[in-house]
Amino acid sequence: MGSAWGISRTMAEVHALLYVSGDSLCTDDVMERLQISRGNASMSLRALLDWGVVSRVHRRGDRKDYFSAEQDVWSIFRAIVRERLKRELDPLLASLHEIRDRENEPGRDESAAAIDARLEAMTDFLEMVTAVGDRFVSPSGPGLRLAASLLSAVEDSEGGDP
Amino acid sequence: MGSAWGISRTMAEVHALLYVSGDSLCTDDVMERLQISRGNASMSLRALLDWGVVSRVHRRGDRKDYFSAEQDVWSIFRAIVRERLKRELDPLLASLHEIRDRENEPGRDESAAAIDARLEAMTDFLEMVTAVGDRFVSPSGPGLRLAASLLSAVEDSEGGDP
DNA sequence: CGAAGATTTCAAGTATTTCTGAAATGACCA
DNA sequence: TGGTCATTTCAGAAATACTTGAAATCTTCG
Repeated sequence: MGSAWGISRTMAEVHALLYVSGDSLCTDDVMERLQISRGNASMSLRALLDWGVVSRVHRRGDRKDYFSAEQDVWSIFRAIVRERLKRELDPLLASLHEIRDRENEPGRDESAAAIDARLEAMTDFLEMVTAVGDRFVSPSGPGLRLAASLLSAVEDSEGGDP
Repeated sequence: MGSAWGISRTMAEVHALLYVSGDSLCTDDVMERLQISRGNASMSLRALLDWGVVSRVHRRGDRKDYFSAEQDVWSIFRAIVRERLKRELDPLLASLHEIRDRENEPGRDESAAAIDARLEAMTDFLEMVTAVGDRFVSPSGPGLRLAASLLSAVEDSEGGDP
C-alpha cells in the first residue's frame, strides 16, 4: 500500500499483508512473505500496534504471538487521521505558541504587528482544525462516520456542474 | 513550519518565510535569509508554485522574479489537502484497480473471494474519500469552508462528555 | 543579434532514514 | 531453577532523499 502514508514502506507492506490476508500471522510468516529481517518485522509490527491498526492475538497452546489487522476501513482511517494529526499538527502548534509567547517583549513596531497577525491567523486556524479533528477521531461516538454522512449529503445536494 | 508536512524541510521553511514576511521576495532574498544554495531555493520555490501556495510577482522595471505566499489560511489548507490527496490516494487507488482487474482470471476458490471482498471494501472506501475530498478541494464553490461550518455545528451540538 | 542578468538543471556529495543480524532480554514450562 | 524458544534492541550497513554549485538555458534590452 502506498509508501507515502507518513509511514515507512515496510510498515505499509506489513499492514497490507495482514489486512488482505485477514488471518492472524506470526512474525515468521511476515518475515517469509515479505523477505524482511526479524528485527524489521518486529519493529514494524510494534509500530502498527502503536498506530492501533493491528492487534496481538494469542493462540492457546502456542507460545508465539500472532497479529491481525483491524478489518473495518473506518477504524483504519480514523487511526491514521488520529496519528497524523498528532504527528503533524501538534508539534507545529507547539512551535507557534512558543513563538507567540516569546514575541511579547521588545519595542514593537508596525511590521512586527503585521507579522503577529499572520502568525495568529495561522495559529487560530490550526487550533480549529485540531479541535474538529479530535472530535471525529475520538474512539467513542458517531465521530467520523457522522461527518462523512454530512459531507456526502452536501455533495449530493449540490447537483452537477454549476 | 513543521517538517512533517509531506514536503521537505527547506520547502516548508521557504513557505514559512514568505507567509510570515507577507512581502514578495526574490530568490536571492530567500537564499540569504535561509542560507541555502541557489539551486535549492529555485527548486523549492518552483515546488511551492506547483502546490499553488506561492505565486510569482513581477515588479515593473525589474527583471527578477519575486514570490509571495498565499495569505488566506483556508486556501493554503485546501491546496495542501488537494496535493496530498493526489499524491497519496490516487496512486493507491490506481494500484487497487490494477489488482482488481488482474484478479478476474484463474480458478477462484473460497479464500480468494474473501480477499477480493477486503480489497473491494478498501477500494470503495477510498473512492468515497476521494470523491468527498475532491468536492471540497475544488477551486470554486463554498467547498471546504462550508464543510467546516457543518463540522463545527456538529461539534457544538454534541454537548459535553456523554 | 549579442551581452547581461536571471533561472533551471543535474551530477556529485552530504545527510537522513531504514534495514539487517546477532546479542540481549523476556516468557514459559518441566 | 535451568533450558528452550520467542521477542526486542541496537550498532553498523544499505538505501533514500536532499543539497550544492557550476554549467546550460532562457529572457530581456540595447
